[in-house]
Amino acid sequence: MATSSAATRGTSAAVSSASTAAARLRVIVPSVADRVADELRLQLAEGVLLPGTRLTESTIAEDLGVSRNTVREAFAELASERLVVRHPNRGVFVASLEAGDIHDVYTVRRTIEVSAIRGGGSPEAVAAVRAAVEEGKLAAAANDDEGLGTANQHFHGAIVALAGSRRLNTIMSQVLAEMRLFFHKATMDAHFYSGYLKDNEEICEALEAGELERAAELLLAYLDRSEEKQAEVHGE
Amino acid sequence: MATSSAATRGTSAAVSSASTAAARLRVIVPSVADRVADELRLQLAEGVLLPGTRLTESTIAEDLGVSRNTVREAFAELASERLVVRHPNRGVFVASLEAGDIHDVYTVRRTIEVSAIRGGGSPEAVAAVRAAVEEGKLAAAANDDEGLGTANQHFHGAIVALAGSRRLNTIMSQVLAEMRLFFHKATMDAHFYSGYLKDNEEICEALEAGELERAAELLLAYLDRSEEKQAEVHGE
DNA sequence: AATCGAAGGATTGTTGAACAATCGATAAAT
DNA sequence: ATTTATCGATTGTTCAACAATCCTTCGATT
Repeated sequence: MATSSAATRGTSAAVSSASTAAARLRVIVPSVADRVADELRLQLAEGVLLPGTRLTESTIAEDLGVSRNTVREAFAELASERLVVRHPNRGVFVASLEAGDIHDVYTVRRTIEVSAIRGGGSPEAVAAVRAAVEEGKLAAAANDDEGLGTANQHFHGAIVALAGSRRLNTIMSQVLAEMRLFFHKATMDAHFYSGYLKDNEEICEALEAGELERAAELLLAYLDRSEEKQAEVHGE
Repeated sequence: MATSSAATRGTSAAVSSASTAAARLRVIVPSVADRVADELRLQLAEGVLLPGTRLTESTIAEDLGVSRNTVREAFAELASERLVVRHPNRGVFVASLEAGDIHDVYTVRRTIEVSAIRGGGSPEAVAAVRAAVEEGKLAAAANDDEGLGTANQHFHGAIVALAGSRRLNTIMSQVLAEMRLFFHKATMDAHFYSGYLKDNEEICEALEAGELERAAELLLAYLDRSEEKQAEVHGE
């Protein structure tokens, strides 16, 4: 519906450069609430805001120079992504994942990623997986730990993308965002990712060779090991 | 609505022994925004609000006797569930699923449900699946089409619950909520569900017998057929 | 001294009103 | 008929206020 109107306008106004330009120039200006959410998301990912931290509406509103109501909308967005938890009448807090949550997150990942890789996917999608692997190699060569981490996330994002489902993609991004919440505890350990690199390479090769079942098994083993490590670091 | 304060006051004064009782009696009073979202969700599921319908903030605020800001928060909640779509500066509209969306939704369902049933699940979880099947039989015996539909949704919810993952459960509820958006077009056709009943029974039996792979195959075939039918009804 | 209960302060939840920005449609002009 | 200008309606955002609720501190009671 919405996209059809834009399309029809584009075709009907083939001569008039104005309307097509307007349609093309249509810069998506994120709402203020969205930008607040983005900023908070960033601070959450960077570890500036640690799990359990309380987020006071008035403070954030003042800091970012926006209204309390707008902050409120941003909170709603973040809460829907589980990055933040609302305690009624008490405020919102940075979500802190407990042992059960870690297992739960990995359950979701196993379900989606393994299923996606079993499906194979288009050549371009496979190429994206390969690209993520190479990205990781480059980061490793440059001793860029941060880059290694994001490359790893790109890798798993690309695997989910094999399924070609918009919804699965957004679900995966949200899960990855959740994971970033407790990753920086382990991210200091450089060996954490170094081992993954070889795994990714192997999985990618199996995928490229069309050995989907083997790729799936490798991925599954990888996820199990990863969960174990996380539980260790986070463990009590 | 306005008497909610009296209710909370009554509970707080009811008991003298404080903390444990308070923790247990803690009646979850949904915020006004939540109740607005609930009401809209209901109307969406019932087909009162059809896909594409525009939801004007002021109108809804007036109708439900709440503030515009509160309606706005409810919209944010519904938008995060994809039940509603925001068009910047234009308003929110009831989401209308197009052909691609239907396929996408079924992709998510195949991924999650098949994976869940392959895992088997605890005896109680399996019992819940059986319960949903029986619920469907009862509804069929009573010629209760509405009941048949909800029983079917319980069935698939129970299947996902086999995985024992909170996150997968909520993902599934959201997907089911999305499907309800375009289901009432097909819901008139009583034969739509009648065929499913036997399928559910068969899948459940395989699950109870521990023949997980067969159960998974049956479920997969079921979902494929279901998607096909939906595409047909909705199709072009 | 320890427990319990009653103010006090702070923050959230919700409302209402205001205003600029933007969109859609209608009317005017070329 | 196409373009332009105008107008009305609606959204996006802010501000200010208030009740409800929570946490803490401080007394009071036993």
